[in-house]
Amino acid sequence: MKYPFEQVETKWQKYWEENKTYKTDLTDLEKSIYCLVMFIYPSGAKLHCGHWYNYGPTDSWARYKKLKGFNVFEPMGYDAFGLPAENYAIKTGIHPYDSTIKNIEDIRTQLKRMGNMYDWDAELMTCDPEYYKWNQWLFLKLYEKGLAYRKNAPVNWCPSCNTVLANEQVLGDGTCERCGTFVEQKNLTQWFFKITEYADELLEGLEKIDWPEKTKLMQKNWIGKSTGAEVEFKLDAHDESFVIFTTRPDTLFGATYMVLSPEHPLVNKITTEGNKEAIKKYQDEVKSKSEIDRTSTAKEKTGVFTGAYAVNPVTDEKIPIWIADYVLMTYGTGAIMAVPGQDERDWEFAEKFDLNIVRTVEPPEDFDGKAYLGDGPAINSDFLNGLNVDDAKKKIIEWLEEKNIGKKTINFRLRDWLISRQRYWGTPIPIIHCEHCGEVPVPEDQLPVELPYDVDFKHDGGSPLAQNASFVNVTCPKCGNKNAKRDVDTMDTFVDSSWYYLRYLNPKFDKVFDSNLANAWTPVDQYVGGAEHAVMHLLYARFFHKFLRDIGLVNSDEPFQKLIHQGTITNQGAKMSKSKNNVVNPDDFIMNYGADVFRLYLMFMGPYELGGDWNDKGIVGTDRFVQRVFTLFKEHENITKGLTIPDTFEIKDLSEEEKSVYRKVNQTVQKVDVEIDNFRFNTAVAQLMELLNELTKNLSKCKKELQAYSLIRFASMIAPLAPHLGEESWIVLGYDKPLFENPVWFEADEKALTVDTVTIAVQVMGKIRAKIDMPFDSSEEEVKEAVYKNENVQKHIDGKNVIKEIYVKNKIYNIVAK
RNA sequence: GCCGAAGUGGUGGAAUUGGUAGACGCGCUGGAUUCAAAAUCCAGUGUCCGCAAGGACGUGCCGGUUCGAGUCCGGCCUUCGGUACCA
Repeated sequence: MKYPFEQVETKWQKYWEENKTYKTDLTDLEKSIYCLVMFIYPSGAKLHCGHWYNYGPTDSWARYKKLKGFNVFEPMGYDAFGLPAENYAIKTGIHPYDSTIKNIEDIRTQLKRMGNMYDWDAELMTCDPEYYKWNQWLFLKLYEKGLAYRKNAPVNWCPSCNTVLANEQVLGDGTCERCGTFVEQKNLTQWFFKITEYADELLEGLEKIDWPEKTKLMQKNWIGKSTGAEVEFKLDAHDESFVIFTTRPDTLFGATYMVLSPEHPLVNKITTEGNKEAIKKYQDEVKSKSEIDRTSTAKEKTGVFTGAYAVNPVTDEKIPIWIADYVLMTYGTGAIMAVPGQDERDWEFAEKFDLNIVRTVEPPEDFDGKAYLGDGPAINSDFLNGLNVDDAKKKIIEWLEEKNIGKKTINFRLRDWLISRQRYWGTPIPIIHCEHCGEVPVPEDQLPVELPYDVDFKHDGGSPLAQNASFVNVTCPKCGNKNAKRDVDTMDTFVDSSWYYLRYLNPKFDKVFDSNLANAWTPVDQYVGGAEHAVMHLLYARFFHKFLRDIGLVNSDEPFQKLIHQGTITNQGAKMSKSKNNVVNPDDFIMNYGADVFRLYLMFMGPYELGGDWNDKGIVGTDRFVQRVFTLFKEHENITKGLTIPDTFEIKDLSEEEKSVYRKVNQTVQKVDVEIDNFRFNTAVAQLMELLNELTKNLSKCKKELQAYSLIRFASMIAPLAPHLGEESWIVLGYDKPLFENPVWFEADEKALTVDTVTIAVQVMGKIRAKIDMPFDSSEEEVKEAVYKNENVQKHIDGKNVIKEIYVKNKIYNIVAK
């Protein structure tokens, strides 16, 4: 009989939904596990293989925990705001709200067809006023604490998306993450969240969480903490000074010139008459250069002399001040002291423009390079001479602090999070601008500031909300001024995803989230999502969690205790995308093979964290497997009815075939447990296939009790991986109640794992010359006797002297002979 | 350039602490069943030599440590991610 997957899967999906099988009792905390998958972005496209690969195996892990008796919470929701819906609206005229709601409905249907154990009562979508109301509330809290502020800043502006992008959203080649257009710089007044306030803690916290090392390293580099000093340099001709940041204050004696960023405010002030023209020209060039040109490390250094000089505070020498685009206004103080002797970029620059080079750290004798970055004794440095780099740093900082011209400083690469977006489809910023009162927060009882439906989102730059007069014009809540205006920008959607895991716990709650539940259920035990979120989402969420802790809403430091990234499924080596026209549609496979087979195949393909290239050739293998499993169960229909199944068997009472079955069942029980727990689904499936092969061969030769014993274990183990098949098998075996309503998971019988005989490999000089079967745990003498009886072994040691023999119990006997 | 991960049969991939390389699946070959085919079942399948017993070679390349290396060490090559002058 062919496995009627369609009928079976529909039946169980209906049953689970009607009986709310997966509704989690959040008050039951005894063995609670929060298993979270990154929520779905409901763009126009349907669920693709990548979604399945993310959600299917994660659900299998959650189901495994459930069968082990844990109270598992696994929610799913919709990250519903964002640019693609709005761009789609501009193209088609379909309102983002309408298309998003429609997409969510389609996606929900598809998600349900997967048969995951989501708690649908916890479902949320971020474009719901009941959700984004709390984005606004959190914004106000951040504002209250001085962590949300507005400043005029050069921002990354995507001319195609008509919006500001966070640094994280600008790709390495200077293009927009979403549309690939080259990003420009533009000055705008923007809202920022002060994530830098938490820079140190975000760095230190990485040590406490169980995340992939690679991801932690990426965050570490992104935060980019560097310790150094700020040093004040006086100008030679003016009564002015400026401050630079350096990580190498010990090299101060080697500072032979200075470089200011072309945008540095001092540049125009200090440039001497004869150099003004050249400086102006260079500044213009830099401004018009695209980000990609400016930041290319490959290109030659450029720069212009200002004509002005600074005074090196330790040598009292006059040193020239240049401007160059390799010094960035956005990092440190926008000015550096150049030490060509110990810095490669400075060396290159000095060589090109014929500037003075002084080594202040003695390179090793065999060093033939240019700038020397390593450790060594200080030279040409007066009172620092002879000290190593660390000691010299300490001493010079003391000296600078004493003279009051410098101090120890820590700098971060991390910058504040720019959250303003000049777009429609997002959370309105809850601020009112009043000509008398300035920025006025919208009072809490007036939240949410609802996003109006009636808006011309086909704007040509600027915020679409600015076009809607009834939205914009309000009375100032503070002074009653009738000419106050709402802020017309919306928030970055990463705000939405920074705290959604807390809202899931009670999505209808009348406060931002239920703190009691949050403290009971977070940190999330297991978070699963794409590695592309390594710095943005995962850093912002950590920042939010720490802020929420500081205002007393959660009592933990980190949102996600354990993190796993699923690998990427490619097609012919390329990422699946509409533009490449290589998207594999799961629906065809679901129709032909069912959800279980498709999920099993994705898990069986290879290691979960590596992903892989899609190839549909192998899916017939998992289909055959499922067919054979079902046939096996059907052959033993109702076997458990009226039968007493023992927990263990006495091995001595079993026939050879029974022993073989008993051992394989228990080996599998042990292995599958460990493998699923560690997201190694491919080997778990392989192990179950091995068990099936064993059962096909020998189960009919076993007594009925052992048959039932084996089959109930098989059903329980296959259930997390192929849930519909698992439930069906359980019922076929004669049980009345579904497995996932009455979780069952088995422990291995340790005694069954032992073997009577082992095959020992016999090596002569490390090469295998024979394999002999020996009783388990045989002594060296016993094995030796058997080894020397072997003809082939004798042949290979004939005429040689045995120098040494090595015996590894139950594994190897190696003879070294010359 | 720098940082990270990975390179194993025709193919996707398995291999505790160094200890029988290639589990499991796909594909392929042969057989059973069938009027025939599909489906299913059984057997075989790293390469080369050999009728066989057996032997030689095999985990990207070169070298090393070891009785023994896919696994450890040194030096390369390739692919894929991340990053982009951070002073």
